[in-house]
Amino acid sequence: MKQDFELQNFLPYMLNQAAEASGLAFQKHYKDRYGMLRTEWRVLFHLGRYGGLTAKEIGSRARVHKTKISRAVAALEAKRFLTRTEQPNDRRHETLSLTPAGHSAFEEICSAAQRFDDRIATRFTAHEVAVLRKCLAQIAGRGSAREDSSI
Amino acid sequence: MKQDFELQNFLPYMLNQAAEASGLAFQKHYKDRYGMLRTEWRVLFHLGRYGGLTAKEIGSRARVHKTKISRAVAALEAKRFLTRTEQPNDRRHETLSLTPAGHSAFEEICSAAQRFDDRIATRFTAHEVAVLRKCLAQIAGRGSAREDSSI
DNA sequence: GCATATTAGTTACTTTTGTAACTAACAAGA
DNA sequence: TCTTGTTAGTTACAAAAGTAACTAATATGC
Repeated sequence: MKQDFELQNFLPYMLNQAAEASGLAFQKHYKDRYGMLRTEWRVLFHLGRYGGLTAKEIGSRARVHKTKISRAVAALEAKRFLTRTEQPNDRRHETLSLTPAGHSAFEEICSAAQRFDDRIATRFTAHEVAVLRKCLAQIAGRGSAREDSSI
Repeated sequence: MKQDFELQNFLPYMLNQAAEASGLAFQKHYKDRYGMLRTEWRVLFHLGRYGGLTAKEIGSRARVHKTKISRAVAALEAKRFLTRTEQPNDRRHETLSLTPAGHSAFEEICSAAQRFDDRIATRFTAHEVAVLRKCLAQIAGRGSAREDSSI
């Protein structure tokens, strides 16, 4: 009898619940405000933060599959948040970069994210937050050097 | 300029990455082995752990929307993991209970989950795990008494 | 140079999930 | 009893994500 096991204390379950709760709370900043999906916001972030990148580069940095990137890029383009420029030396690559509108959305969502993060952190001690981040990074596979091109 | 903000350190993002990594690693125990989806495993868990329940009760305990429950129950029934028995006094309710096959799957997945959880915990100190669990429970909304019937 | 392989990205198809409308059963007041 | 309302659960439709096959461009070996 496995009468002792509790889903409520199962780490993957707890992680999922916490991720869902915080993700749901944060999405108002990109979804309600700009009609973006999560992947779109992530692509926007990478372009805003690191400048012109190709879809491939974003995918490997953000660990997102190329089809999701492709769809997010198309959606962001339709919203006039980014433009594509074909590379003349290799016409398979397209460098993506944010329009002014895209950049201002990036700025605003980043500010909101920063505040959001700070607000979570205030619920805990600095030490607790440090432990939390450390554990999350470990579990996420960073720290144990796992770099697959996850789908 | 929001050049200081890093997605990698944004808690909702980290939570999501950690949840995805651990969830993906664990799903072999219910998906590969039994062809279940996550919601099915959760429904199976609640029935195995708490005995006969109605779909409604599972939904509120597990915080899962009734349509997801309905689909999971149908799938588990098709796999002969549970049976329905109509309540004679109120024919809207159906008490669900696991078949022997369902119960043995429950037992096995619970064991695997217990081992899985233990193995994550060994990567950290007991104190770190305690902090992690506390933070996750807090962020998930338990502890601040938020009980919405999330969709 | 030309067949073959590789790479970037898109499109098509399938599965899963979200949302809303629906059915059936019961409750309760006029 | 006969509306009206509520509850449990299902079904239908739409949005999103996963998977695989595809196109177009370039690289490579012969």
